[in-house]
Amino acid sequence: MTDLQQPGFSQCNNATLRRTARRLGRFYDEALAPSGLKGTQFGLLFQISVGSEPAMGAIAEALIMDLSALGHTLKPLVRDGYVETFPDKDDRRVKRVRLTPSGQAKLDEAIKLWSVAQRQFEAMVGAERAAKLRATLDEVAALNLELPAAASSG
Amino acid sequence: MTDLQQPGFSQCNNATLRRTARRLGRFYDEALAPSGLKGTQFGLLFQISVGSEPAMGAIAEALIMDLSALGHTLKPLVRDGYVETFPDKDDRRVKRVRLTPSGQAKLDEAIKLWSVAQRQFEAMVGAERAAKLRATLDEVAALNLELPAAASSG
DNA sequence: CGCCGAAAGTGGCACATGCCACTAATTGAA
DNA sequence: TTCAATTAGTGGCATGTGCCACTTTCGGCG
Repeated sequence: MTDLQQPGFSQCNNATLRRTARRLGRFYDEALAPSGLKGTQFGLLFQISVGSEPAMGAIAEALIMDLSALGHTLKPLVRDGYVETFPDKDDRRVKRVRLTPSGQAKLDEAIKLWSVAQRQFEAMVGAERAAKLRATLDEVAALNLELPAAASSG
Repeated sequence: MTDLQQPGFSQCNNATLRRTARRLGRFYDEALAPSGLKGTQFGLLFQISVGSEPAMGAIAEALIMDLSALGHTLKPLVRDGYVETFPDKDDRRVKRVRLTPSGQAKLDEAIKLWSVAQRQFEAMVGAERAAKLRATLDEVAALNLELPAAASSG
């Protein structure tokens, strides 16, 4: 047996997922490189663009991302002028986010690059299977996962 | 066609994958928390344990991880005494890695915690489906993804 | 043997993420 | 109205990941 990462190097669902995410992330990043955006930034810009000046909390929830992590991730995009924030009219705690014209243009540019990677991926995997995989992943992401209450002492 | 976000908030395979990875990562991290290890560290320790004093390059390849990223990820584990490195006997460029007794003990401890999360996940998704999902993810990770050579100038 | 190019790691830099402690603004109740 | 609890974000800290520029070794050639 030639060791190495046998079929399914690990039974761990989490490890397998992360491993594939690294692989795919590099591929999409490579495709997006000419735009200067990373895959994560592209996804974030896209999410903002489809929302109606979403609040940070709403974005974080949609992306299943920690709110503070979102704040950090947003910084480079604000710095580069792709995104701007402003306080909600009725609740000053709420910070809303929108694309700047420059950000919209950058997103349009990135979408073209993204499409190449997306098509390539679907050509390899099959659009049908890719859709099914995304559906499964969305389903998993929506699970109400909870650790069994550790029966303390009982 | 109005759809767009919600159901499958994005058509992007990469974004969907990362999103689910964040979700699952938090779940496994929560389960592993008592051990002080993160899901990534657990996966790394495990990978090292199943290898024969693997070289860094071999680990990076198995995990589809950038070699320098692996180096960074390894640091906390070395610092905490779970892992140690040593030069290969025949090739001084190669750095090999192994668990320390403390690291093996920590891994054993973590495996118990991991099992809880793993079982819980499989109970929700179904062991069969989970296995199929991992197989699909492994398959995707193994794809020889390449951007179509941008036909520059005619 | 001496040189060149490939291979394996390292370090620095930037961004991705999460948790925790803290601040500010709101809401609900006495 | 006033104060406790809640909600939305921020900042700091630690780790995860990748890319790039280097440095050290190896291996192959002339």
